[in-house]
Amino acid sequence: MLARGVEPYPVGVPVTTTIAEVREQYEGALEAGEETQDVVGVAGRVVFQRNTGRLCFATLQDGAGERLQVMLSEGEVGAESLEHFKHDVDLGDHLFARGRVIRSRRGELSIFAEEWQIASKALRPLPVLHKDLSEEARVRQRYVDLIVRPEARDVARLRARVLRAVRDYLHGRDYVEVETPVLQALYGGATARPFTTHLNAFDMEVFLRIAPELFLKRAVVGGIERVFEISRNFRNEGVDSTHSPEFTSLEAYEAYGDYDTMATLTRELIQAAALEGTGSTLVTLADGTEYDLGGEWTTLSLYESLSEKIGEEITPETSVEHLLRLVEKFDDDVDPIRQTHGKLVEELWEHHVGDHLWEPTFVRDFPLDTSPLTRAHRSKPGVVEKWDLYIRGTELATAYSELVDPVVQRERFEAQAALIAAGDVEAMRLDEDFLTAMEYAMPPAGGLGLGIDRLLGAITGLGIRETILFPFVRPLG
RNA sequence: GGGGCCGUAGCUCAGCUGGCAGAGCAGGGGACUUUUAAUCCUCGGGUCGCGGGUUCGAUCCCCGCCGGCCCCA
Repeated sequence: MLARGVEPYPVGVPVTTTIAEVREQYEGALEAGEETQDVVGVAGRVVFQRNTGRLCFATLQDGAGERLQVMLSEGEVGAESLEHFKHDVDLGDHLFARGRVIRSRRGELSIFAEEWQIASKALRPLPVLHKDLSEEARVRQRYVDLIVRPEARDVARLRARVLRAVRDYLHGRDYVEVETPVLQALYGGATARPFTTHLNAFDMEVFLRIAPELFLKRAVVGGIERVFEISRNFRNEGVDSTHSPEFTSLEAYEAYGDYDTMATLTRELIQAAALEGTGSTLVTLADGTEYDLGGEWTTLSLYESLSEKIGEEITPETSVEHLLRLVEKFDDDVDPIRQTHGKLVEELWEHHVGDHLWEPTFVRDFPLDTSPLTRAHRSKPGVVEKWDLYIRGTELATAYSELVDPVVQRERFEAQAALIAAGDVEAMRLDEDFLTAMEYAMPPAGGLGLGIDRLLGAITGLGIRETILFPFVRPLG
């Protein structure tokens, strides 16, 4: 091609019409074998080629996966041009063709080319289009996955629709979207290990955020009373089908709301996102099981549902020793750091109840010691006003009646400091500036955290690595 | 952290009891003016993940490492 002076990567080609527009305009309009005199210029990636001698066929695909056939005949483009086409054009190339819109004798809508040009030459062959790419190849080379697998393109577009639905819903409730620091001098808002980096200008250690919570609450103190952020968070922990080292969350805070307010908001938000994303609240998983996100959702009490399941009364007074014996029935190596009342109760509950909740279910009223940012329950002793939302056996969202009392908040931080001293690397750090903000008085508020990647999974039935366009993979070599 | 399965051509995969490395698609050459994963003839294509060991001989058996997936904690 270069020897003939053909440019393999031209600056542009004279496209007049997209493939989708041609399909839309002529789809129902032409009989098999019927020709128009309408000349269009189209471009797309060559995904199939068929060559019958003096007539060649190429199927072009656009970015959304729409396809259109191009026909090149010796009579129309000339023998020399057709020879060059056969020699130069491979699967995977971007091709431009200008010609009349016709329908072939076999009924395929086509462009009958009078002129063609390579719009961009592919140097690597396309994978087989009729077999699934291996899971590893999909994730490592998502750009190839997107070319060959319609589902990959659909997920990327569905994610965009869901995010827009989330924003639309919150804007409809007068929420303000803000952006808070990713780079933080002190991390907080969740119990997790952070990524650490170094700020050269101040010669200090800084952290990537594990959650935006403490900054969003500062915003509420300042008067942004309905505030949300769609936040990329970083947690330096295990990687599996439900955990990614970086993930996207929605956090939302509503002054004068509580955890009940946030439950209604969460249900409506997820239902709106499902309808906008897939047109239905019914979800079918790969193995055929179904669940419905529509209607009202079940609510459980954490202690009551656990007690019922194991046939024994568990309360906030149940001793650590007794809980440990119950956990050791299925986990024979409990980390000493995890041997607190709250952590053991939560592990028991997840094992016996949470892992089996497929239909959307709110579980309410958690142990106090594992929820240092949540207010104590207004009437039940020993628990906090917090719920977790479970769908498909995993935690999708959590919400609190937020703790706004700066004196109690300081005590909670001090209890966390004791855990740090005992070696708990996930315990929360005391944040003096956050406490100072609270001392200026934060209005009573409900707060919500929701995993966007898991929301995509709950709506589509896919794993987290399918819902993230470019998940982190260990480099080769 | 423990267990299981997997890694062979650009892609998807075969490869028997250890004996010269295989197919389909993709790619090169040829035939064919209405194909739909076109068809037909033909050719090229390999660090069998990496490193050791056993053996006359290892893609195959053993050990270690790297990478992936699944299950368990």
